[in-house]
Amino acid sequence: MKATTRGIDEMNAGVDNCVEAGYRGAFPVRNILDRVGNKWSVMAVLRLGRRTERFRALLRAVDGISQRMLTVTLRGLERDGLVHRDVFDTLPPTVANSLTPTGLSLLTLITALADWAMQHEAAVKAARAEYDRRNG
Amino acid sequence: MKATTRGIDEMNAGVDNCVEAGYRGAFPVRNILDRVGNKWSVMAVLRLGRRTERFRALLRAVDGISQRMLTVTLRGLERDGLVHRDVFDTLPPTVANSLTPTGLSLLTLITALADWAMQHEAAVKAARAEYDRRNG
DNA sequence: CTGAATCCCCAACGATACTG
DNA sequence: CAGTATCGTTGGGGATTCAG
Repeated sequence: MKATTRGIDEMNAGVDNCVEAGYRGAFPVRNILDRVGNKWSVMAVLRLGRRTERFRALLRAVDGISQRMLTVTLRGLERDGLVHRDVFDTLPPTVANSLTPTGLSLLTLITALADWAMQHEAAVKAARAEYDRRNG
Repeated sequence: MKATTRGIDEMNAGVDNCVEAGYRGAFPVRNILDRVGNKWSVMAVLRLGRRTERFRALLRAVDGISQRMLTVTLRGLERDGLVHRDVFDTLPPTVANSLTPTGLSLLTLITALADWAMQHEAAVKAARAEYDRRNG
């Protein structure tokens, strides 16, 4: 097997990491979560959940992402079957990125997570401040 | 401020990273997701969702985690107000770790995510294999 | 039992420059 | 416009050791 992205391939290696908390072989859990944990994956999926978008448009939409990271992120999502790339052989090239059905189903959860984050932002911030005050 | 874990403190620094995809100031989103993306946070929350547990028990339950990482993980979760530590001044020391109400509300989403992961494990694996076959 | 401190590695990420 | 190549940084995480 060729090392597409070293770290990701590694993910397929370790079949340990279970918590047997009802999630025996939690390996797939961590596996997916690693993708969610990526700095940009969630942002990209969130954006593609609104509309199919071209590379350049995504680059502008996802504030702060570099060209390289957008490429890498999309590749990863595509590899996992979450994003579909439609390449039109025009000049200049056109690529339409959209969520697959699987990607759409994940979007629901990611959206819920994002909503949770916004709803609890204040609470978390307060907790952190409090914690930092108490300790050093 | 004391550097608990350098990276985590940094999370508080960058107030950029928004996608304006309906999530303006997606900073809190990434902020939370960084925690979810941690290798062990989810496993710990999942486990604590089942029962209050002591450090040593958690260490055994979350397969593969090191002592250091469990400490760091719990500190992070505690700082964010997701986990509550109850210290009993016994000998030897006893510490009860449990989810706070906030932690419990997150547990719901995390559980959903874990379920999603298990349900789509096959599909994702297949997608990866297919992708790797097509490309090199 | 709980946990802090040290050392070290490497995968993720970023900046930049180049190509079809 | 979309994508690749290269290189440097860095912080998450593991192993180990020491301490209360």
